[in-house]
Amino acid sequence: MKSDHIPSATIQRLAVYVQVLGWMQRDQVKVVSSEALAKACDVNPSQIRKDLAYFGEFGVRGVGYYVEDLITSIKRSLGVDRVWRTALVGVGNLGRALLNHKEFKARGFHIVGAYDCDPFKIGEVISGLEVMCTKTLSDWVKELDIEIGIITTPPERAQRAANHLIESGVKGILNFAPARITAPENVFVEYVDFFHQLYSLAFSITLAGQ
Amino acid sequence: MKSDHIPSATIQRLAVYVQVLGWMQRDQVKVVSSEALAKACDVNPSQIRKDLAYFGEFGVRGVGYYVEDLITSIKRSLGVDRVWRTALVGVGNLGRALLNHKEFKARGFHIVGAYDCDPFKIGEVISGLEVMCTKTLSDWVKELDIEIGIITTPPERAQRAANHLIESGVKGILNFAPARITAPENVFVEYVDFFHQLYSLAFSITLAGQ
DNA sequence: CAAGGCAAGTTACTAATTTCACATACTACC
DNA sequence: GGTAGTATGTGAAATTAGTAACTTGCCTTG
Repeated sequence: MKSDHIPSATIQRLAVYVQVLGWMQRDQVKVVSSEALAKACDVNPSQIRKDLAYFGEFGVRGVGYYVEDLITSIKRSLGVDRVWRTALVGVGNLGRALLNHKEFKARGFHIVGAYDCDPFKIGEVISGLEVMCTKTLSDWVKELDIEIGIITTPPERAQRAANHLIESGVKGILNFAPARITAPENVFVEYVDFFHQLYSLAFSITLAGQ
Repeated sequence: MKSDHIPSATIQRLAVYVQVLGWMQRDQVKVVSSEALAKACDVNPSQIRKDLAYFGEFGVRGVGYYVEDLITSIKRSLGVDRVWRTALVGVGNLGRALLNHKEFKARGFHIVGAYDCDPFKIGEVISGLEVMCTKTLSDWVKELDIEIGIITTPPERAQRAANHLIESGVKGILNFAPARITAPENVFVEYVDFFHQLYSLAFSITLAGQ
């Protein structure tokens, strides 16, 4: 198939597939059918086949998918078969937790810069990384070849952090701050706010209770 | 309109509307049109009107929506116009960060119980809350009238934590652990994993670079 | 007090996503 | 080496979501 436009829902699901396939690999599973994977991911089997078809033919008819190969193929398709260099802005509670989060390195996202505008935090070393002044960000982003910025500032400073990152030529931003960010359309912004999911839960529960 | 089945995409958007309306309220904006709100939320104006129409008529024709009233109406529609009592299982880095997160209380989600199975952590007080043994969870959940469980354990202990919560009659689970959870269908599970969004970013950037 | 402007609510349409069903191709076994 | 079984890949059908166009009703102004 190898289509040009791929729905973002597909991308989200592919991320799930990779995760679930990873657990299967750890459990020594060598081959998996779309049906088995579908059950594990709680989606429709055709959905999986179609999602994969956007990128190529990864399975063997009559057999299924080789787990290891499929992981490799999906990761390559998503562009996560390499290291992404990131910088984090805003060393508060959340920022610290993320800096200490081992999973980042494990999944290929290396945090190579930590920034804050609070003079008391500058110079502090967290998880082997020295906190730098946000004003010097653009110098470092270029030098360190950073492509993704992570914003963990308070909401009122999110846009300023974003501006610094955009100015420095970052291509994507993951924003944890509860604030909308304006960015040129060649800079991709993703919002993380688990309260939206809590709202979903609250709604589902409320609805079910009637 | 007042339809019965509401798409989950609508719920997600309503959560965004509430957030953006909150900022407008702070900026002393009294009335907003679907067009203005749409611009701020980066969606289509008809989309907003349609999303709201699922729940009732909240606007005034020829005028727009009264910001304060609309916030109230959406919150009531979503079921977040009240306090939700939650319990957190897994007092690691992330668990601690969430326990210290003031926004929970601000948004009406009160964390009234913290649990861990590590004896060294039991008894510790975080943000005014004493960490309890996970095994005693079911007694407390019933006593404290907890409806939502938050899982921040390592992945291998996520299902066990979920089982404890389900057994205690929790109606919804917000799972931060990178693990799929099986639950009866009357218990709603939402997954939080910002790596999926990082994958999306990586994909978008990769695609744009070609 | 009437008429016009304006924005919500609604209906009709278009586009997209998901599901289904079948043909294809591979493996294994006889 | 052929045949049966099985699970993929795919095109078409069904469903769902999103957009645009229209109607309704409120507010303001002359």
